[in-house]
Amino acid sequence: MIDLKRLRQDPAGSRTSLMRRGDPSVATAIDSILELDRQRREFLVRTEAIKAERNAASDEVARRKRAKESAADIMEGLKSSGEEVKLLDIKLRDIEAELDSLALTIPNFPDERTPEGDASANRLIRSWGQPPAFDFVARPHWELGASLRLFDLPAGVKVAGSGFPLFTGMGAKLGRALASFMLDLHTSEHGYLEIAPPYLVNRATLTGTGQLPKFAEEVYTCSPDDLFLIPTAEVPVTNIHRDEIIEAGALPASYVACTPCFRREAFSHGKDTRGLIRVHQFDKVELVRIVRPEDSVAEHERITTHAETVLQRLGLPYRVVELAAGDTGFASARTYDIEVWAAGVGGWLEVSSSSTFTDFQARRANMRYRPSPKAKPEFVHTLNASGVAFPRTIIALLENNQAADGSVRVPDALAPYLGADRLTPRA
RNA sequence: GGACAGGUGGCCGAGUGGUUGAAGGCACCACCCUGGAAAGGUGGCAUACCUGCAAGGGUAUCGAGGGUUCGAAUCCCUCCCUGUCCGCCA
Repeated sequence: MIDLKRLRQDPAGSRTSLMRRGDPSVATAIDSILELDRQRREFLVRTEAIKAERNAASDEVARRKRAKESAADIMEGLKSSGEEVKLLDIKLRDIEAELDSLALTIPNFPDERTPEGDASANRLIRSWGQPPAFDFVARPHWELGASLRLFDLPAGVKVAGSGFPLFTGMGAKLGRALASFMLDLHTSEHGYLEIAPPYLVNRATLTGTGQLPKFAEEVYTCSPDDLFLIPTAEVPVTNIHRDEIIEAGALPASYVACTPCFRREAFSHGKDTRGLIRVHQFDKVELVRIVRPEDSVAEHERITTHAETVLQRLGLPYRVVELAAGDTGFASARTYDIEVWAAGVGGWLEVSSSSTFTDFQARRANMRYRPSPKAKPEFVHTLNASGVAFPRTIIALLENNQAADGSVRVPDALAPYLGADRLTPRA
């Protein structure tokens, strides 16, 4: 949720900032919000004045009753003001409901440093490692995976539908190995607390992180229960502290969780449909940090390096890209995408998105902390980064480490977890 | 799913329809006491919104939403959650 006070105090600046996202509909939404906010205050002042009179008169009734005097005249007069208050309260509640539902659709203010423009203006920050060179034609992962019997995509289609991969044998074990490797790295070396959250969450939780109400088409619903399959562990983990005043000593809080992620990909049909590149269900290790506002810039760099470490340990070449304002997600103020090189498909694949949400999610989820024992509570800042997503990591592992004979070398960091240093096609 | 018992501030916990935003305690903060600390003493200590240059003033909030009433933490209804027991179940 954006800060309505900021919007009210600096409408022009707020508008300019939000317009950098390239969505012109935001401008009219802002105008409506400002008007509703004005109406809200107008009705609030009127209603509260009447309530103050009523409360004073009620106190007088109480005083007289204690003194054993009659209060019938006052009570008679108060009957009608009760009705008036009720009507004004309803009017006020309607205005506030409209205001809130509109405010929930406004994206976060992009950070001033984000590049101007759409995805074509994304900025390369740094890269690590060298894409491998082969003296044979690199095969794509779907061929390698089939010949190595790591997954059976037609079986996944049969039991669920397209985009629901089914892993077999060493392919299934590879998922377990990646989970253990990444969780061990983040818990023992980066200091994260491991969380195993629910995979189904309620409406308030999904609103807190920003998926609802605007992106309802992107999440799977569980009718008739008002529950939703998580699109990322960010959702349940960030909401751990919803409606809390967090102990200042507990900050920064850092959590890591490995969960399946469910995404309808409603607007991406036809894109990257081959193999494991874009699927409806996948596993991902997610890092979440809840920090003091003044720390969030440095924390963003830190969480990004935590994600990068995963790829470095696995020996996978990658690059870090800062997203332009027009490509930055709804709740995010600033995002780095980490893209891994995949030799078979010959491209860079996003395996991690590392974002700072400033106080946007904290406002929605009402997560605050007390800077000092006597100070007023303030909103925390939230950040998250994938650390990292499995399918595209698997793609890179297979495609970059393949040999001419169709076997695949397993990186040293992963071999102990997998119990093998090479995957070999069975005869 | 059924039957009871509950949901009150950061935490615990009291609360007869009317100075109860809410006793008391813990925690926390300031001061006193001390060489320093502990113990003890005194005082302070909810949140949001509106209004005001400010001091301040106002409104709302006792799980959520309705209702009764001049007035609800307190009475009634619905829902949610927690505990205990029963049933079912991996």
